[in-house]
Amino acid sequence: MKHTYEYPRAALTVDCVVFGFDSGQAELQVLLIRRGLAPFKDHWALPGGFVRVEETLDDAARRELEEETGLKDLFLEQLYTFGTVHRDPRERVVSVAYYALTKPADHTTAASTDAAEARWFPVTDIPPLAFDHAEIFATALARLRGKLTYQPVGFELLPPKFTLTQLQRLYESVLGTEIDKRNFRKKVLSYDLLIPLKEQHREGPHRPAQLFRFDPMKYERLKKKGFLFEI
Amino acid sequence: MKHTYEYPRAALTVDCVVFGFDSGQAELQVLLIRRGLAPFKDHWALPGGFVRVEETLDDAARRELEEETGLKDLFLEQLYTFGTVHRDPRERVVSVAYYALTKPADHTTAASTDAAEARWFPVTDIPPLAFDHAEIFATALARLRGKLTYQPVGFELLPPKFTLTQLQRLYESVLGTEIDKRNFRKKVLSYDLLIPLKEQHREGPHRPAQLFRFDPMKYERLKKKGFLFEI
DNA sequence: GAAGTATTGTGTATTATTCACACGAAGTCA
DNA sequence: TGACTTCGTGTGAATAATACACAATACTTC
Repeated sequence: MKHTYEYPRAALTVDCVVFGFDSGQAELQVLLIRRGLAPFKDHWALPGGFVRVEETLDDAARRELEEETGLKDLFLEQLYTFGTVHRDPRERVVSVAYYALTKPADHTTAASTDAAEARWFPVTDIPPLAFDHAEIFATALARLRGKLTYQPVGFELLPPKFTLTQLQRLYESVLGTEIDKRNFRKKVLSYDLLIPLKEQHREGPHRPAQLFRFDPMKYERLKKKGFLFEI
Repeated sequence: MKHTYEYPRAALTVDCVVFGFDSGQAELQVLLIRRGLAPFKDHWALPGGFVRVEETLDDAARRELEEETGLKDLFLEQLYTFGTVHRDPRERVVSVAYYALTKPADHTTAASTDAAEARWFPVTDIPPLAFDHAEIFATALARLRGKLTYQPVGFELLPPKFTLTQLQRLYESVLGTEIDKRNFRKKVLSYDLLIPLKEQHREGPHRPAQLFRFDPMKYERLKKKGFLFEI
């Protein structure tokens, strides 16, 4: 079936920058897929695709993400809309970019589910990307860095139960800085948003670490009172 | 001429939230136009219109702004893209929203140039808006508030020469708070981005005020060194 | 079971930053 | 010359940020 309009229209797509954090490697990762079709066939690219006319932008982003990578129910936020005229060599394509955060536990499902190859890359070492995806990726990383310091989004990148050291490694990895252990712990605990669990995390020949979980309800309550999370 | 596509496509528009600051009234204003056509005929709305297929999103925003309000060469930044399915009653329309800042000197030109009625409203008292423009406006105001505290964008809202009191009034108006005069002056001057002029601003039966101008070059240099402007 | 090893968990002193606060100076007008 | 209005300035107290070192706990090995 054909669809006809009075004036030419741009095609509308969504692209997603999916960040994952590997507590083992202590390095921030980004999920890329290998393109199966021209243009940029066999190049690495951000997962994404066309927006359907009867779905919202957010819905389109979630749908494409699940179709191409198998990931769902992750933290997703609109990033920026890229609309230079020739960013796609075929025709005018405007892309609404999103960034997403996912927990390590979900990582495994990602690569396996879809036919198209999907792989995690450390953000410090990504291959050349199709279209203007390198620019989108850079924008997303900058946004994540900014956001991490004044919103408690980091927990989206960790498993539900985590140690303070894991949380610190996450911050260090994303921000690219070293943080003093005592000052970091003092600060995050002062917000009273982390609930110590009865469990401990034990691995290796050393003292086990206290496990915590994040309390999102409490954060919502505080947020309404103008509370600001800053690290 | 008709244009035909395999799948239905959303129409793409830009909408602009234009902020202006009136040093006289010391209140933040927003520029609205009265719609001449259905839907929402005679309602107030944000200036905006359809994106042409051969222009970037930024270009479209600037073009529409000049066409509908006569304003040009102003600070313009992408805000967010609004893409719920039925935000326009006619068909699927996705709108890339921008916000713009303009100096009082440019205000007068605005209302006059175009045929469609354009008017400034204080942000605290705006009429009902067409489409989802109230939501767009709210998003823009929130963004401006956030931005003002960590980027020197406020100067875009003031004339080239301004007094520290005018600057303070601007911050107070946008942020909706009162600020201590001495602490405010100490802080903004500490960044060394304001150049005192030889001129003074005199009006009324009282001591005249020192005029300053903002040094954007210096800011650019500092920014590269990771400098952060915070108020 | 004692010694070695690796990581967790904790407190204090020093230094910056933020905040609260009041009055003389410089102009106009009557 | 006195009344009025806004401009312009400094200090002390409170709070937040920073730098920094060692004992506690588990596992492994001999």
